[in-house]
Amino acid sequence: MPEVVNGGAAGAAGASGAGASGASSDVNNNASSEQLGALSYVFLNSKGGMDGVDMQSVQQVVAAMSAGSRHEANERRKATEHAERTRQLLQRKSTWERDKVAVAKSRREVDAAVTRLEEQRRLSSVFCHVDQDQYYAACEEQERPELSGKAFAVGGIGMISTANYVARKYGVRSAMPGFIALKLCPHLIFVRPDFSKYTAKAQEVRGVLRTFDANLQVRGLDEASLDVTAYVKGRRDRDVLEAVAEKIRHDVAAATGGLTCSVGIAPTRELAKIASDRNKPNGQCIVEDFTREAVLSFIRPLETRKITGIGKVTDASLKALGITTVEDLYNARYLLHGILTPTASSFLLRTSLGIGAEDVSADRGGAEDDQQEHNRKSCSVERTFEPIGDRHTLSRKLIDIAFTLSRHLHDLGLRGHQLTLKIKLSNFEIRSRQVTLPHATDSSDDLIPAALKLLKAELPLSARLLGLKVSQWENENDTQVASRDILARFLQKGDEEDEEGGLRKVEEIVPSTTPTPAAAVAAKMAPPTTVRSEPWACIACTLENEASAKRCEACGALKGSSLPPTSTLALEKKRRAPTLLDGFASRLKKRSG
DNA sequence: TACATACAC
DNA sequence: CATGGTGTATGTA
Repeated sequence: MPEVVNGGAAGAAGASGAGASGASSDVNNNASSEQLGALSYVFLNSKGGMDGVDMQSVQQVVAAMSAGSRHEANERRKATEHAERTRQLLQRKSTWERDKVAVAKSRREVDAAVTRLEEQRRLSSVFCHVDQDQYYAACEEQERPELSGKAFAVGGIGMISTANYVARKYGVRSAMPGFIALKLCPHLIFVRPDFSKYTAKAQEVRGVLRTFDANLQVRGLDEASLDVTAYVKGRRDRDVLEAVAEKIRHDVAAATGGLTCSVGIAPTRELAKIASDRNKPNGQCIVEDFTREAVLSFIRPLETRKITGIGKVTDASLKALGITTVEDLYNARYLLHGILTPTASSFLLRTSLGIGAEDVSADRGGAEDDQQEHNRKSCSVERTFEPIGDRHTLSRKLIDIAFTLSRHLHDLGLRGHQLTLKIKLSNFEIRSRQVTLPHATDSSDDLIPAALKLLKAELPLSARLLGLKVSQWENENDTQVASRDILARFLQKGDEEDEEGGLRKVEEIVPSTTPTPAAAVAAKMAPPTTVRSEPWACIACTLENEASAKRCEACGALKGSSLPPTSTLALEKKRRAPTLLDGFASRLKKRSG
């Protein structure tokens, strides 16, 4: 999905002069517009389904619970940025409108594009979207019938994954923090998520769905998109399609002991998904006719937020341009072409015509499931915790994450060239820092020092989340730089190589114990045999330890070792030369290239 | 390549 | 007591 409007939140301009004014005590008054500015924006984060809910009062509870929090402050900060970008967007609009040449050009190009797209339009396929109802909650209720009829949510006090329909009546929703949900619904019951349960059930569902389309595309645990053209043998009569939808729902329920799903059928995957939402729960919707006119009358009145790929930010930007519905989107096509990137405007044009994305069927082929790992591009692990400023504690967290990530990579049989560190500061600001490693790896032996180095460069800070991601998989065709060669060349060059400037700067702030390349090699090749009676710094996690300590107090690594001893260490296979050649290897590369 | 943002689920 | 984790795509520099 393109980033449609390059930011921008029209309705979220309340951040400017708001401050922490205390208008919230008066129960009879709505929250001030300032208050709602940033917060209503948070709340629009749902695609709908709040039918019988008193949004106003829900919103007030959310506002009250959030007031003064760091999270809210961050939301306000983001809202300010959105407002600025919206301003720029409107500026571009007025510039474009006054440029008659540009307008004429836009007309020509868009008209041509529409003609081309209409030629591409295919109405002969039958797509079916299957969406499990309140999926996690439904799985739990199945095992705990006593939950039936009660308001409950899968998740915890921190975050709710799924609220059942009873809880939703109180305004409780997924992605809502549990403590706010509890305020909305004091008798709310929390159920701990059990993903293995949901995964197992999802497999059963997919087993059923494969009988309708062996090449189904899965989207998460609770959704799938099917091409049922072959199954219906090309027939598109209303009654045939209704019957197929019913059979799918029936078969899924039968195979899962009663889990319900909602089904949509349409000439494109995108429309089928939207249709599946229409008669939720346990319902179905067929976009009748499979004609261009029927498609258009189905989508025209839709609010733009219903479109997959248009989220709350984009939606707000579109609103700023006066665009609320898909019909508006079509009417604004020249403008959008004129002021947006080609990717974005073409996505919106296709959408407004009800023409799906080109089907890249070959891409993920028939086996998205765990059996045959599809073409994933990255693998990551991240953890949230109470804000931490202590660098040793942070290092330990990061090391844990690296081990977990290493294990995942190993299980997947993947090794990557790129390591990305993600940090969420205690004020919710997010940073990412990445390095390209000299060779693809899945080993914590490689990941840990590189990750610690990235972290160290950011200190001091206080974080509430750390994460690591590995990407850029090794390519069989790549000429693999033999690590032995790197090592040999490194040893030849010897000590003339120095630390990089950036690293040195950091060292002034935080005394680093990250092994230099030379130190790492030395550690591997000739572990120190003499025990010096001085305090020492752990190579693995940077903690300074007592002279008498044999192992690091923080991470347990042996003195002189960059490898913290963890049970998971047994999983690690050493297959390469020491990793800390990173900076060195890249410098070698630069020199030769 | 590096980083930030938006989005889906 | 107090706002998630995994993965993808896009834009910009």
